[in-house]
Amino acid sequence: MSKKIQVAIADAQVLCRVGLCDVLQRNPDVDIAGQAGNADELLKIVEERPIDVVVVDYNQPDFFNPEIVADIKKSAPSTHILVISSDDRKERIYQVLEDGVNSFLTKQCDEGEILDAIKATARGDKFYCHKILDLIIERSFPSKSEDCTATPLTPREKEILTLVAKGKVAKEIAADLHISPHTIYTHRKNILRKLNLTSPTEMIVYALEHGMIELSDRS
Amino acid sequence: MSKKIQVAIADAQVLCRVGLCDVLQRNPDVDIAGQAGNADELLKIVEERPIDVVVVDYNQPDFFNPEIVADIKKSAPSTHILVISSDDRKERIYQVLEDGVNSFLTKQCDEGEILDAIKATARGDKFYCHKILDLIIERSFPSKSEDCTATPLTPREKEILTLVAKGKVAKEIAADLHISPHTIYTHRKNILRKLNLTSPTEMIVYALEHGMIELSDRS
DNA sequence: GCAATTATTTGTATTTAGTCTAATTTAGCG
DNA sequence: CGCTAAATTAGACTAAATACAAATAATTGC
Repeated sequence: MSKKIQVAIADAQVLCRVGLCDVLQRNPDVDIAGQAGNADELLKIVEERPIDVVVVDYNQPDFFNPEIVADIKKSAPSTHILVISSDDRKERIYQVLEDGVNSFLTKQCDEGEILDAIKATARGDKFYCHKILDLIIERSFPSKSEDCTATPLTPREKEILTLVAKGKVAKEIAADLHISPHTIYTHRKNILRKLNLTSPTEMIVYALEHGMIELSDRS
Repeated sequence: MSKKIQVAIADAQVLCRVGLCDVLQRNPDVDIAGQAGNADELLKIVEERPIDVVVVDYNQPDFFNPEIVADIKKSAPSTHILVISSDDRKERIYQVLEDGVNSFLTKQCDEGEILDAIKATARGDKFYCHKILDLIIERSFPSKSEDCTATPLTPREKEILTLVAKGKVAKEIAADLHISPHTIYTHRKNILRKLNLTSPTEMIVYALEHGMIELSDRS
């Protein structure tokens, strides 16, 4: 008798939890060991009992955020993580992939992909849906793809852009990074040139659209 | 023998459709008459057979958008509409409510509310979850509520704020409005003071959150 | 290892943007 | 009519940003 795959479902929306439950149980080897509507509930579950796979949407402010991946790995290092999220911010997706999630699906995926993904993830394999694979390939072979969606910015420039977009002025950024304000000016000028922007405001919009910063709170 | 409530589920995400299916079928009077993953599929369903209630998330670009409400009413005027969406833009929510949806839930709602809502909607009644009711009340009695969500800005200040948030600098705005740049500075300063903001960045965030401007495109 | 390129950093002189203070004009209201 | 809020503006001053020029530091490709 092989032990069933112990799965924890973590999603702030009850509808998605119900949907996941329904879909996952079409695999008779899967045992839904727990459901969580927020990060605290999830961490309690993975600390209390052995979980093979956590299915989680990390992109639900106030309930789950990207740090949940590291938290799970800390609380239960042997647990595999399957993300099912509709995050559309490339940078954040890359970050989460680097943080070590095993598999990544979007919420546009169908039952078949979800069932395949849960099997692969339970085995410790990786599983990515097409949209995510496209992103990974785009990042790995930036020159191959014809579009220029990959930011041509250097790491330092991205760092500066993020801070500028957060509303900090050059002097503050300079103080933060312990460099001269002039350096900030130069970087900012280069960023504007590279991105074909004209005003700092457009930088904010750019940063927002690329997930480099976030709107703080939305009522 | 009373006829069952004929329900069509319209959501681009298969997970949500499955979840809705599961939840709705806990009411034995409900008959899932069809499921649609995009607007065309949905319209085909409501044109082909009599649907009592359409459960739809209008906020899924490329699949469903707010115009779906009017389209449904045109194709099947007697169909009641229950929105389950996680739209967070007040102005759009107000618009959809005006377009004549019967009921409005968010995706944060639980099974109980969904089941109550489907019953009420099938009867032709209205059903709004707390978040939406709060919005309606806030709009109906703007002065009554103690919070200051209603912008204390003068019309001119709103105008300036919009232009600033669009990325125009003071001089451009001044040229547009045929007034002195100093006027813009003064207005901007007053806006920041009234809204308790410190940087132009926060003005953009504020404008975005209040639907005064929109991000152009997101890939 | 060296040349070439790119990334990162800085300074000086100059220009522009923005703040502070204060004041004027306009329009609505009891 | 006097009162108040809104809208407008100027002058003096300060901070921010740019143009320009260039020095290091790190990477890449022979």
